[in-house]
Amino acid sequence: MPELPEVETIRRQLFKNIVGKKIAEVRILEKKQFIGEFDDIIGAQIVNVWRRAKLLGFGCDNKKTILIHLKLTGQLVFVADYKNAVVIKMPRPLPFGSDQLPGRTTRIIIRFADGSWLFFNDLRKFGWVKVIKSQNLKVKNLGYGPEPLGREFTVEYLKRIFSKTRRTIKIVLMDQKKIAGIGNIYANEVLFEAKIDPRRTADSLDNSEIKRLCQAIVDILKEAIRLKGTSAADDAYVQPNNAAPGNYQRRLQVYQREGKECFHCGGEIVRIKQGGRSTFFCPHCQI
DNA sequence: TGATATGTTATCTT
DNA sequence: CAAGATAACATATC
Repeated sequence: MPELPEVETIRRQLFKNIVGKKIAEVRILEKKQFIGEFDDIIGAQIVNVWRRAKLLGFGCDNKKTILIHLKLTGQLVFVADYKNAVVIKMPRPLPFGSDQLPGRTTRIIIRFADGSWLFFNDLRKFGWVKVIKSQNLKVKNLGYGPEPLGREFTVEYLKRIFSKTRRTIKIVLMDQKKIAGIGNIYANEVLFEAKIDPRRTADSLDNSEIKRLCQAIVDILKEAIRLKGTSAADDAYVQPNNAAPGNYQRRLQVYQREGKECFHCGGEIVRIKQGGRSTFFCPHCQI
């Protein structure tokens, strides 16, 4: 699923590919996934591509911003040289049989003035593209907690928020209002790295455990970005510039490894439910 | 056929 | 009233 490392990979590749380009046309194939006036961005030039938590923003030169949330199955694929043909073949098949663009799951298409294209695919239609006035961004601050790779993210900050809640640590890690960008994959992975049982309440962690967890979050997110994200089983995530999967799935220690051997102790990885979502962990290693 | 997958938000419960 | 828990969203796969 697109979490912080996947969305950051998308941001970096799109930044290289679309900054400076002028939007020539917007094709909306699924009305409810486009919010705002598409007319507002026709002729606009992209001047920036930024990320906050799992949200992407394209700053435009006309004081409008295009916000994109991929939710569970959203994909962005950039195509540099697609000459008005109806379909093209991608170098490798995209998940869910969308190996053509536009495909069965294509919802919104942006054509740039230089003839390049950006395809927004989304099997389950939870994601969206929204056009807003850029000034409205500053007012709201988007309601997210600190970026884990930013300056405000410290052991002291974690101590403060953890001490105030009796929710389980796994649930708190995924709370975007507390920490921005961690989803189910990386919540599971960082808890394994820090050797903490996901069922523990956040306020039960001692100082050395919080320190380990803080370090694990930073280390794992950095490594996942370096490897261009995780394309897990049944995951729609691909890199936008070549539609290739990420590489961090090879590093996964617990996520989607139910019944398999723990790489550390050889014990069995188990799966439980927390907040209606799967949690994977090693009961022997994670205390 | 019914359980399962997940990010976010609205709504319900404690 | 706030914190926390859960349903809803859409759709495919096993």
